Amino acid sequence: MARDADQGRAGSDKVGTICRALRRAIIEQALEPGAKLPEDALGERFGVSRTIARHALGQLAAEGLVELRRNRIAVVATPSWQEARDAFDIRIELERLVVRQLAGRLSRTQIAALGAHVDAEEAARNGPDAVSIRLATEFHILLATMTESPILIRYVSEIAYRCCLTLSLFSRPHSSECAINEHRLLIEALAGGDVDAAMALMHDHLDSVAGRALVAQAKPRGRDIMDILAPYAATPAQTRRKPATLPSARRDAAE
Amino acid sequence: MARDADQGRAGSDKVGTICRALRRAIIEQALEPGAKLPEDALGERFGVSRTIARHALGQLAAEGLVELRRNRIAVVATPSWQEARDAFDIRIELERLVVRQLAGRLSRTQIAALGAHVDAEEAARNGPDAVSIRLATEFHILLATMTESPILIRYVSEIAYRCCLTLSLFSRPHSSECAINEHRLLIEALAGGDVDAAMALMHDHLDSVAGRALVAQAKPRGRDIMDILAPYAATPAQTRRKPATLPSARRDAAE
DNA sequence: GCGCACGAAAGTGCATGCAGTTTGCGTGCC
DNA sequence: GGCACGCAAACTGCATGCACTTTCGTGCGC
Repeated sequence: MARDADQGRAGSDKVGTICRALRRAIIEQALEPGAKLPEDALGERFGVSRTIARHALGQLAAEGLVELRRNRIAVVATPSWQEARDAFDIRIELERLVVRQLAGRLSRTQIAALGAHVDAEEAARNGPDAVSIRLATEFHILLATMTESPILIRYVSEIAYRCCLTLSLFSRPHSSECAINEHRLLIEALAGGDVDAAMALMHDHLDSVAGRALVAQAKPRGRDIMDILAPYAATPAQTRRKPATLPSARRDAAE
Repeated sequence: MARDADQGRAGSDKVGTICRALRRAIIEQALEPGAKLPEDALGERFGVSRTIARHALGQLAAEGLVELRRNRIAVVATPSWQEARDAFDIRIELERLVVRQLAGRLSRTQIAALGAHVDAEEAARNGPDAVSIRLATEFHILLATMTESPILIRYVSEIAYRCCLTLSLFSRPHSSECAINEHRLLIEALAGGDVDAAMALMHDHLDSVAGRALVAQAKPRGRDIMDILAPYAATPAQTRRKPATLPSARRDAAE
């Protein structure tokens, strides 16, 4: 599978292994946003030294799945609502590009592979949410992989994982049935070679996924305590954090 | 500005410093693609241990500026022509998004800042190519920064640096004057709030930059020997690398 | 009883050291 | 003279150890 450095990111294998494991744990919500990731614990768990665990955390931080603060324990990233929205916006553009490159150029084998994946999603529909979310995400990554463009693959994977993370944060029920159907329609359009239709389909699909998840900024569940308290803290002292509940206000201040 | 972890990527400062230094050295072509980056040398040069240098290399590898091969000296990345093309395609989409978010929403201060930057580009026009390339790249990053979306900023920066790297690989003369003018036009459209015009302008601008650079796959200067030799190696042994010069054939092997 | 300060425990930041791998050079053989 | 083998230098892969920072619990003063 190409050179391992591509997906695993770091050249080494041990680091790559840990990255993959953590990524998966994060997107399956085994590790919730905010969960602590001490270096020693990770090292011990994976049978490596802190050095390696540290390196892996660095990589994941670069991907935005982990937050690294100096002298503090690393934690699973807790994207803000606005970041989630931004991530989806970017994702839409990237995946439209994927679809544009793929429409009408998929081999029979590839189409079959996509179909099989959606079947797997279907099968997992009644299973735990985490798994079906992961499968849905992996469908998009599978699609990206078929472009064979390493850069595009990496970006789509990364942003998809991030979106996956925010999904686990904001959307609870996660209605997957429509998403699965949208996946099928998309495959059809891709196989048929209708570029415009496929791009539109992808756009709408992701938009509605985002929409279902990010409805009106839902309640910020386990979010940062400072954000949660922001509306209550009417004190002039100001919470010294992002204005939070003001979705678009931040785009202005000349900084 | 913002938390340092954003731009510097790694939480630490030392690592971030080295990353920034190397990034700059790379995009200014002080370090040409293929240049070796031994850990000890880096460590010694920056007054840190190999551990830190190694970490920095890991980050840069994640950004695609450095290639990390197991047990081998890290080298500055040497993107293939196809990768360059892919990078620009992605970049176009991302920057269109930037422009879409920015058009008509820039403060007077911001517009002035952009103008000042272009002035700087103008001033550097007769200087070394490396500097004007860097300034042109930084114009786009400055633009991205104004979206205040950390994710978008990161992605645009990354891809812009990568494109910058390929520019240094493929395009020698680098005619900057038209690019500068395009920057001015873009600012105008942004200030005027004409979203569509601005997006189109950005699209054309990047497309023509890519076009000027990647004309007909130029000669792959210092490229990977395996790729260069691929067309000559008609042996059935197959070079075990991507078929190279066949742009779209390379997509298939079920892996 | 409450708040504050001090100290231990936990954790990160980083350098160094050792083992394994690759590279390059010199020697011997053809 | 050229080629192959082998050894030594160079470099990476990784763990461990020490110093510093943060955190949290405890006891003292009020």
